[in-house]
Amino acid sequence: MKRSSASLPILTEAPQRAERADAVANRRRILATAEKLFAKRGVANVHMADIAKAARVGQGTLYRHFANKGELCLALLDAQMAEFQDRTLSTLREMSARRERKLEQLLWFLDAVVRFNARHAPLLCAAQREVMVPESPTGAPFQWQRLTVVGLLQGAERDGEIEAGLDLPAIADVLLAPTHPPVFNFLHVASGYTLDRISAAIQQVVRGLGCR
Amino acid sequence: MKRSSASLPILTEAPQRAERADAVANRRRILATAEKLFAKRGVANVHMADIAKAARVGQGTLYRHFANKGELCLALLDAQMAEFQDRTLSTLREMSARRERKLEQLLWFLDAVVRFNARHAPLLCAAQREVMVPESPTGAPFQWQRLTVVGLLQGAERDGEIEAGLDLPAIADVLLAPTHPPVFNFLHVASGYTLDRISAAIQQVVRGLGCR
DNA sequence: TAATTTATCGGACACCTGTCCGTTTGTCAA
DNA sequence: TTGACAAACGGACAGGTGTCCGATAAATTA
Repeated sequence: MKRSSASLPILTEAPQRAERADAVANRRRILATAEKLFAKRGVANVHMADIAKAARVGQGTLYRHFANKGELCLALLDAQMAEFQDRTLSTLREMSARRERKLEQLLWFLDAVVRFNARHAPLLCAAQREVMVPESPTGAPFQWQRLTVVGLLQGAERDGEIEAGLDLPAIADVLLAPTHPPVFNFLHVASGYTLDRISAAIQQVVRGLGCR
Repeated sequence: MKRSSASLPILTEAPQRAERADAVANRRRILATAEKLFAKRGVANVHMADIAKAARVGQGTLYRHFANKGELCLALLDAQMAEFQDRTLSTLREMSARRERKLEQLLWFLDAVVRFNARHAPLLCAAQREVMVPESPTGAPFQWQRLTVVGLLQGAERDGEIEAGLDLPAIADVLLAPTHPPVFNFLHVASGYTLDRISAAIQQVVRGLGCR
């Protein structure tokens, strides 16, 4: 069963017909219904059959639109994630224009990521498998975050803020590791860390990278 | 349904009878059967009903011994984990006796953790939920690793190897974050990092903490 | 407007995890 | 050895995720 998708047409195939109106409407209604049920009962307590029933669609229809609950949760996060991306990249551009140090930008950015993840923890938790598959059909939703961290580290290297020759892509992944949904929730919920404490610890580690 | 458990008797309860011989034998057979099936087909492809059937026990019996597949996988790792713990703590004691710097010990330790996790990735993956619940009845299997990292960081602080006043417990969790099963597998399998590269990146971050 | 094509539908079904409770059996005491 | 107790058993069953495919209906063409 193929997923509905926003992928570009492949050049060797005939042009694809626009999505049917009923499918568009069903998808919208599914998302709206899920959002309402999640708000009312919590993401983990709402099952896919509940959503299908409440949205008045069949299970096959629900799964045709969303491969699994995680994908549905990511779809629910689409707007917030796009807005978060725009806002943070815009802020980083302003910080650059003000000639703020790259490491300061990085510190700000990682703090913003921690707070975004905390605000959306239930959905991110439900979506954790999808989040962690970079080659998934929906693309890795957080790949831009990694690219941003790599870019800032490269800038910091260029500006002499950190030592040259480090493996910056891998370091970026190490720094982002605590923000991954399962680990983040382990730290925040199970281990009882406050957001500030998680963020501060990551910042202490980042500051350690700086040349002194 | 209560789990069989090696927990100490609670003082307010009557002394508990030893586990029945048939239960002991069943538990052993379940573990041996699971290990064989996992080796043959891969952890993810073997289901609990498969194990029960092959071990010639009922599903109720299987779940009486192990709350879920994760707990069964952790039980399979018991011997290796105990041995890994003994060996690494012993090596760290030797390094201390040789007056090796605490950060060097930490680097060695984190590398050992990465390699242990890689070697046991399928079981750890299946057990990820159990691994990440510090208050679980089986105790957090990797709590000793965290305590070790905290201890080494405190030693490094005391010896002036790292700056004073950092939040060492939280930093320990940040440093260990990339070794958590889901993140580790994301880096190793999905992102294609080699073990050496993951380990080296963590080490670069740790070195950054050092005073220069 | 009717016929054709095919995207999309939905609900019966498969599969896996995990539960429940009547039955069996290991262990101990008499 | 027998009886009592309760630990342990197992398989029918429940519940949730996800699949499958014949039926329906949106969209296009004649």
